Amino acid sequence: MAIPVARHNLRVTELLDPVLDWYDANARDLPWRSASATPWSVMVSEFMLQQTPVSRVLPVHEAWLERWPTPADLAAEPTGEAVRAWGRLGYPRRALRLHAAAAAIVADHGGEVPDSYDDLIALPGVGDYTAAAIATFAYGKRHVVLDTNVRRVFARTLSGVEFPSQSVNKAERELAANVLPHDEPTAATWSVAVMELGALICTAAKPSCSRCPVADLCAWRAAGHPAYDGPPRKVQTWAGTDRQCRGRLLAVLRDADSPVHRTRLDAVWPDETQRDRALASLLKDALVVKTGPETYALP
DNA sequence: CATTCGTGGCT
DNA sequence: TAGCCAAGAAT
Repeated sequence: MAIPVARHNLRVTELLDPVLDWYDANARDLPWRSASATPWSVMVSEFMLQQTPVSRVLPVHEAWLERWPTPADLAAEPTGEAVRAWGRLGYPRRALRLHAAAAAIVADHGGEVPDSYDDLIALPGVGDYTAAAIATFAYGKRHVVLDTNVRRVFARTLSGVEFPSQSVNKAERELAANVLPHDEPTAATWSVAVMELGALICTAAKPSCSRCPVADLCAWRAAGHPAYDGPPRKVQTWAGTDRQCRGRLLAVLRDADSPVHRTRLDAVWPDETQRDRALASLLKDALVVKTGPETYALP
């Protein structure tokens, strides 16, 4: 293990300057990266960006911060307003968790987004990635930030394979820790720069190696771009799933300004058994409330 | 460790 | 066209 680590350290020494220079010249001007962005703005962006492309997050993030400039502003409103404002970003439970996190921040942290990883990861909807990202991007702390982009860039440049394993393992985490620059500000810039490289150049489907600042250092490229040979990557189905049904039902309630009769929900999904199951799960998740014998609404 | 949980753009 | 993919978390 000592030899690979030493080799990786050597390689990141070579990667560091080209990646930082590339980021300096090519970084997107995103609102949560602006000098005036608050920790709350960063936190909102991280929730919205979980499994959701930047282009779709941008307008919702802007409206969200205008309406709720602080955690206290959001916490003061009903959870259903968060679900409504979430719009069609997908995974609406994230809206509930963001609301719950805002309430916890008001209750336990004086209304200020905490700056420590331990306090952050204790918040609803905040896992390892999001805690590290908020601590790093909002407060400039030094943490291993492992998202899908970073994992793919390291898999290719350092490990010489097209895609990382399905879940983060210990060796991968140690590798990322070993290539993290030592001082805080450089570590933070390194993390966002590697992430940006993965998002813009070292993409999953069609990497633009010709525009990559570290193409000549990339282990995967040096090996001749060997095809992925791991276990088949999961492809989630959509048509006909409970998730599609839940989405249809919730969209009806989101677009209504008053409680909706059951018959309007019946109209958007033909299969009664599945529809009932989906509605029950939405009620269980507290994304929907029953307001009368046959009426439903956002909470 | 494997599943579940939205949505829309792109190839 | 039918996948494939996008700054994951909770269970």
